[in-house]
Amino acid sequence: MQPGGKKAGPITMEMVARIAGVSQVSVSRALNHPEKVAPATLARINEAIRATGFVPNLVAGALASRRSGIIAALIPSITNITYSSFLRPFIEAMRQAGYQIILAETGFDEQEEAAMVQNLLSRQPEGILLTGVNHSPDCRRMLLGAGLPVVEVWDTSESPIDISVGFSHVETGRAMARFAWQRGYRQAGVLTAPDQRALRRKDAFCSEFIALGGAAPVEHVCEGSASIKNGREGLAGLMRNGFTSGVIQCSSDLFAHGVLIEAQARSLKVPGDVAVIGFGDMDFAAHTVPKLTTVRVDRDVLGHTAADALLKRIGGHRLTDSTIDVGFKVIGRQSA
Amino acid sequence: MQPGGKKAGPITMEMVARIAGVSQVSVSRALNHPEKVAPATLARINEAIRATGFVPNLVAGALASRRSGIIAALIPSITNITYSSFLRPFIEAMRQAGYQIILAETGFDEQEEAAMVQNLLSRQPEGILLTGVNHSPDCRRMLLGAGLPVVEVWDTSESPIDISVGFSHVETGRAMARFAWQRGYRQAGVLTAPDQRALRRKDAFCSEFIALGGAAPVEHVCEGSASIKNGREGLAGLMRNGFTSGVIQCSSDLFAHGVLIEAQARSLKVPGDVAVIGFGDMDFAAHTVPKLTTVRVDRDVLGHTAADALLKRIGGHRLTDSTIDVGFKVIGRQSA
DNA sequence: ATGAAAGCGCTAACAT
DNA sequence: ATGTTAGCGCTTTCAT
Repeated sequence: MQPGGKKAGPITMEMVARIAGVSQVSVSRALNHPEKVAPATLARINEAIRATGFVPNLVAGALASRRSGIIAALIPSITNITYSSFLRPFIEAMRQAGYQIILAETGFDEQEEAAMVQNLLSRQPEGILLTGVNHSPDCRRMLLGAGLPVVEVWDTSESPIDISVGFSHVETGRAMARFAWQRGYRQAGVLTAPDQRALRRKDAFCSEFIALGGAAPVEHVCEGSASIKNGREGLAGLMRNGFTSGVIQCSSDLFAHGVLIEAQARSLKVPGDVAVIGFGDMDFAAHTVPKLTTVRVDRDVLGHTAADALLKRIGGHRLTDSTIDVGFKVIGRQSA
Repeated sequence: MQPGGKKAGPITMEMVARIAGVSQVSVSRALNHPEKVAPATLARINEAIRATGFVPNLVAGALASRRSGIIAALIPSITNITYSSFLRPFIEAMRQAGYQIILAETGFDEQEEAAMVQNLLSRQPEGILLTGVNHSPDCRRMLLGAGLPVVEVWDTSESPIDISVGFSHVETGRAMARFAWQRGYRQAGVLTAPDQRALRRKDAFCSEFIALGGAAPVEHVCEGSASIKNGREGLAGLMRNGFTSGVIQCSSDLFAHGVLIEAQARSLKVPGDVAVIGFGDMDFAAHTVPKLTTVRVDRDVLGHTAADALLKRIGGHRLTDSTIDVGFKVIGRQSA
């Protein structure tokens, strides 16, 4: 330790203040409410900040102000574009509003999710983003008890914890069935991942297709997540299960793409022998051969809407509706 | 306010302590060092915690202990599987070590990155993950000044800020050129995204291919990011630039997949008319028709290695090497 | 416009 | 094994 030197450690507002010849509070003001500081003083303070390379300690700031500036986001899978694509605009919108995001991956596991929520709550987040509307009772209770803004994304709910932003998976299933029916398909198969939302779309597709007079669709539920590989295996699986021709409703464009490739490998014509409807309108959907018929959900809008709703709630506003439906659209291209 | 009631607000350790009939510190101990608390006391405290639903305030804890339990991670793009796929194991490893992640997306912009680093530093992270080794001078200076553990991922560097974990992009380029040469290709094209690492792979491929005696490759640099769409357009672009046949080195498997599709649309045989080498060995690479020849980098290993290295540095260890090369492997399949 | 005083809820010594 | 005393670095009154 140097003679006469203060003890080591980070640069604090106190040090900056001493250099600028003001009190510590003035430095705080200069940073948070510059309009309340005389221009000359402000200039001296800013110069001292620059000279020292001072970086404010937001941990201390958060404790004192009781505002963490943190939003917690939980998504099932980071690598799954379905979720990362609405997370991106969400994070960006939050960043612009001055918030930072703590991210956690649940792996589609409600117990993990509940444990993570508890962990995240200890960071005093000002809001929470959850994926889907199915959460463990513990999780719901904790969140309700914490009384902070929560937005559930990617689904609509009759009884959201706080607010939900998404669309009706049941309606997409019905819409796909009607679309297939109108295009003349009377036989169908369904190829789906085992997650709750995909299964709801599948069930809705099947009942609507049958209600319209179609044959009961052949089903194949893949283990694991949506991928081209599983899509290829899925077509094989469907054919083993008795699917011979008709339209296949896939729970993801990735599955649909896999079906396209497997059909090509088997010299099956698409949509002549096998027709395909995907889900998601992912970036490649308009660029396969043939182009994919699919369901579009605007994930940019989803992320932004979720962020806006959360920010309003954080700001103390009540929302007119606790559920926001961003809708969806069946995009008819060439594969069905 | 109720008569006799304390003022409202969050449940604190103080309240839990009162209920359990102990002092506030004992509650802190019960949570952080349970072995230092008598079993009977511990039981009473835990019961009080359960009864109140107490969630510790880590913001206060972080301030007092000067350990935030936070790691900051900056990646170029959240939706790009190249980056999310090493982020996932990284986050998981960090979670198991008790850390939470604050995530920010730089959009491949060094200025944005520097600004975000400054913002993130105010959260007092115990470590930082950066993507790549190209950072603005400001950014380097801040990080060096902060003196905290930094791991740069996805590249190796001769002069890392702290530690780097990745592989040599130049070597992958050379390896692809040698591979192509050995398979008998004497004409080549390159299709690349405009990011720094992809360009280095491209340059290395070209110079090695020429050094071996091959013709100077036809080049096409895509605007925007790697995608099937851009891959299709890329093949068209290469042919406009004079590419007629040979092998195409792509900076991503997504480009390579796009080339496959475009070749199919143009009735070109792969690898007969056009051969393709991708990059990344993404999950679909072994399931296209034909299967993709590509370069594999184990992103799971990358994420875990980065986490381990960072944890060691946080623990105060010096590492034997400041740069860890996780290597790569050319995977010869059918497309080249 | 500026400063002094009082905490935010917790952990880290140092007692006992 | 448990409690007491001091802060951590900042924001928020409340004075001046």
